[in-house]
Amino acid sequence: MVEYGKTLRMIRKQKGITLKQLADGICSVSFLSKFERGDSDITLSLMTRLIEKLMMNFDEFLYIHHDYQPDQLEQFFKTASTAYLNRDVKQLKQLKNGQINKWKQYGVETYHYNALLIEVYESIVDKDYIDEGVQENDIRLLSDYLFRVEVWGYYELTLYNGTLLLLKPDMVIMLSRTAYEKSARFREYKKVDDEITAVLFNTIIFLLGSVNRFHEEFTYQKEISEFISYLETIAIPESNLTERVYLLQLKGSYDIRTGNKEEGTAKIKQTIQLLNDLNATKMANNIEQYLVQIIQ
Amino acid sequence: MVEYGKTLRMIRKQKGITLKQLADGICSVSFLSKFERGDSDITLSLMTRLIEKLMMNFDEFLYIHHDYQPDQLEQFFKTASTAYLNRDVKQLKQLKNGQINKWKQYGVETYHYNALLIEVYESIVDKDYIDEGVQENDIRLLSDYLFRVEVWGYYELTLYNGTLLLLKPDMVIMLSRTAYEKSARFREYKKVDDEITAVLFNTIIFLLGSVNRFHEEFTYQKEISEFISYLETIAIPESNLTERVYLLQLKGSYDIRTGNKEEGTAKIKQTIQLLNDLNATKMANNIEQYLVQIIQ
DNA sequence: TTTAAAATTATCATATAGTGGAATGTTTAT
DNA sequence: ATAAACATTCCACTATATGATAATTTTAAA
Repeated sequence: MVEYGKTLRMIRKQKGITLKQLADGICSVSFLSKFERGDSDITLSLMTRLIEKLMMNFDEFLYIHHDYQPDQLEQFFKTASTAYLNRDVKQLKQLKNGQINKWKQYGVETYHYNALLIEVYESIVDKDYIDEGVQENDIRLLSDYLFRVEVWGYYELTLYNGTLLLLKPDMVIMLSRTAYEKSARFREYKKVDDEITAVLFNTIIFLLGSVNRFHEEFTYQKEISEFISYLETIAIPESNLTERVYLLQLKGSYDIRTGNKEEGTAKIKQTIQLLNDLNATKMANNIEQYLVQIIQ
Repeated sequence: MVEYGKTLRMIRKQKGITLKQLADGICSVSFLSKFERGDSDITLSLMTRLIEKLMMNFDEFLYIHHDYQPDQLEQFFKTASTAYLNRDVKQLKQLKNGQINKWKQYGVETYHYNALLIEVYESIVDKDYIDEGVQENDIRLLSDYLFRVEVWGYYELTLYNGTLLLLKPDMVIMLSRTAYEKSARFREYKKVDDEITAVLFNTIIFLLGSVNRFHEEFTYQKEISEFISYLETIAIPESNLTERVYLLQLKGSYDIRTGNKEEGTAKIKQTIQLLNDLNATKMANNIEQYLVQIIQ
């Protein structure tokens, strides 16, 4: 049993509410007291109503309870991507083993997918990584799962964002479309919506760098326009300028990629100008380097 | 009892996990089945672990459970501010009465504060509003509460953002400082951090429009710089361009307000240019109108 | 300090959350 | 079509969440 009651008591006291006032209409005073002291667990239904009456929500409550740390899932993705960015191979291996152990213990496949995500990171970062191709088989398992799920939530989107790099372009096109469609109901939920946007951006960037196997030349124009149109029409409200700046940059890259070098360069230079105007110098420099690279 | 179990079952099935796999290490299979069918409530501790194993968090789970609607608190603030923006006096009155009834029923003061928030909206929107000054007394109650609370969370910040307009400038300065300091631990929590940023912006805008009672002239330069510095140094990472654009605009207004008309106008014009470059025409137009107004 | 009122805790009774295992239903393979 | 393997439900039982009431502690006023 976890002693959530103590956190509840702290919050209640802060707001100057008595046991009686809080319990009224929800549960008995004596029980609330017992729960707050850590002498009893509590039913989900009761807890929901108590939290509502305290003008809170579960997320914030648990965030405080865990000493101002995000929930476990978010922390997992965060730790993994931090280790990746720091090229911390040891940490990555450790994380992976943790997930694999859980997978073996419970047989729950999602732990397997998590391990796979980390393996992708590993294969990029680790020089000594023995390239068994990040198991074709595993990748099929993962994409099968993503195709099967009917609603994509935070987990699926974030997982996909992390593993997309390892897939074949045609697979990415299909999956990203699926992701976009099957996460529609979350469009009002900021945390998930941000992941949807990220999927679209990652897809476009990935396709810009891909070459069609059969034609040996750049032929994803149609698809890239498709995903750009998703971004333009739905995912980016006027108030989300950061995404709009990125989009401008991507459009520029697209122009260059499709032979329209002049116009593309102009767009990217405009992006850099915008960022410098807002003192976002790091971002501006990154894009400048990118421009030099892509022009060759 | 609320039948959360049915939602859980749906999610579990989606992920292709069996009762046994999910229950393993957490609770018995038979109980999980019972819970999922809606035949039993569940303990908070168990539910937490089940949700974690499903790679979810409470917020997202409840969002789905409530048919893809946000939690009650968020919905309250949203409904209120929508009614305000639509100048829907009837809706506002209705909302207010709901909160007042709860206040009377339980004696919990937070309901009272909520009612007060709506009254502020009402007093602005409603032509027939009888100005009893939105009770001095009530306002004191509210600010007393805000001073008293040791940690400002989503509720306090959002409440303050809505009522700030009715306070005296000196009060706003003190409270905004308090808000900034006492919400420090939430800086990594996006939803709350967004509210912190909003408080700082609202404070600056409010002070730009205020005149010191004693000097009968504009004398909040020092304070405005203080809040701008909060925004610059901590609250706005490079990637948050929208806030940076707003900030540029505010700095322009500040320049104009302090007599530096030329430089200020230049900054605001730059803001408008940036927004137009990104096709954010509505925002650009709004600021243009604002510029015309302020220059007089 | 004294005292009354309010807020919290302790005690015990009972409703219900949660377990183990047998029975039933469902899928898969031969 | 049938058995075998697996997933879920049913039932009897135990542990514990929750309520009613009394006892204690805290707060506030005189």
